[in-house]
Amino acid sequence: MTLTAAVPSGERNRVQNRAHVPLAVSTVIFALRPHPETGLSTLWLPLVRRIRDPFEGLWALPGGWVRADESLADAAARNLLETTHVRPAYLEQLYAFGDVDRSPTGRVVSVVYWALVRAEQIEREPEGENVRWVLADELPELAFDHNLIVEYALWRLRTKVEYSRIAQAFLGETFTLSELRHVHEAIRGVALDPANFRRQMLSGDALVVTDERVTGGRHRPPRLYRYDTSIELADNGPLPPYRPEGNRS
Amino acid sequence: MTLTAAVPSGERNRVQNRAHVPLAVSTVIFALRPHPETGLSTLWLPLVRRIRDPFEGLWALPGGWVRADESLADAAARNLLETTHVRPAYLEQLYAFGDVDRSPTGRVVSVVYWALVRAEQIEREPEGENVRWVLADELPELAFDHNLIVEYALWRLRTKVEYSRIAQAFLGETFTLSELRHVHEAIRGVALDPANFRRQMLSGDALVVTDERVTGGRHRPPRLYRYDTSIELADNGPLPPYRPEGNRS
DNA sequence: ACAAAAGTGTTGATGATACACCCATGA
DNA sequence: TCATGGGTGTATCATCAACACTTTTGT
Repeated sequence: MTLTAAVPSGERNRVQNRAHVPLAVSTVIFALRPHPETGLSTLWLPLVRRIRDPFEGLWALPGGWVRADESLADAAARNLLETTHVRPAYLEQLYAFGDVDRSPTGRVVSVVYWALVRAEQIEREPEGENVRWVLADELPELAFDHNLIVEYALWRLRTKVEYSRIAQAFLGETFTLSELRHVHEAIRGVALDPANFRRQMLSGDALVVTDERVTGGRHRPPRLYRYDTSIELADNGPLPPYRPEGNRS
Repeated sequence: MTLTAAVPSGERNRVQNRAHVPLAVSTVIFALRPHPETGLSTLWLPLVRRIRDPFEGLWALPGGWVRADESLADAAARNLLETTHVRPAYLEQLYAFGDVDRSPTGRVVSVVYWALVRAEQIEREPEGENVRWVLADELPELAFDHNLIVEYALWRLRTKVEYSRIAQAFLGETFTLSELRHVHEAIRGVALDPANFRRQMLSGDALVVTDERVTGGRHRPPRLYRYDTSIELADNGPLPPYRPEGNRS
């Protein structure tokens, strides 16, 4: 019996001239925008039209091949930038999809990332012909196994928003507790008690009160809060968090 | 600007003759065995000695290249079988490690799985010269980034044992609540109150009481329990669970 | 004054923890 | 009868959901 250790040497591979499984990266990109009917903040994501077989004409997740000189996360950030022209406020690996028959034209393994971006940063950019933003809960039929992938990404987002601080990624530098609550409500799809939500957020140490208030509403002016940037948005255990272009010591 | 949809066609790839990043699978395999000093149940994992560069002579996680005709999970289960001669009681994807410089001899992306196996099934097999079981918390220096990978796997295991039923994977068909508690204690490294542990387990609907009891101990004979097999060990959201050789709808 | 949202206080349900105590067996 | 773990009962405490109520603004 032969045992091969985890990362076999490049030499051996070349000697055996073994063909490798093609490796792609795709990204599920979430943003909050008003629902076309209700006007309420809702989850949207960008799709890309396929311009060749398989699934020509169908919509699919943005993605592409992994280049030899970029990490997986960098590849995801790159095709996110190419699709939306913004950098992600949050980026996390979702899953590696590797079933043999997930593409009809030959084996492909896709490492999928999911990202949160701020809507204001993209709203001004006109959508290209081949990019379309759609409601995350009302997807058309997508190419490959991308419907399942989006479902899983949505599940992770909704699960994770309850025990991490990723909701921050949808907001700017400072924000009111109402704005933060609306983000949670949009993602989870339920109304939350303002009083209890306030206490939950303030009981942790992630929020920092500022002196500023927002005036102009016809009601008591709310305080502005800021996130403690020394605390990560999510706990990845021993894995270093993704930093757009910094070092990850 | 060019946009490429998530899984590019095989055709295009062949036309451009683009070299793909080598793709490997590694597996962190956990089993419970007595600690050599204290005798208490402890986490162990098997390592494989590297027999060629890079890192020749160092220990590493079991792994190998992904074959064209097997899914990622099947590849993990295969090299797990080759290393330990058993099938996993639990198998889950951990993470895809894809930093450019993680191997000194050329780019390799590793999709890593983690698995739980039952110690009784392997104890009789003699260890090969190139396989060695070590305490999960006292690892030697490993090849590549494998120390980080094991740390992350341990973190996931310890986090997940608290909100899922994966502890079952270490036990047989039936078991006493003591045995189940000892599994939790071994993984989490803390003593648990037997009375409260009992209630926690029985409050869910995952445990099924049997009529049988275990006699022979010099104390009141404990009841045997069984897991409700219609409930998955862990909630993967919309993703289908891994089944050793069954179909996943 | 009134509407609307900000913000505070209070109560009751629920769940976890600590620990006292009884039970059933082997030696 | 004693030691050992199995198993039950219960008081205490922290957490959370529900909701009444006060505060501060714009109109």
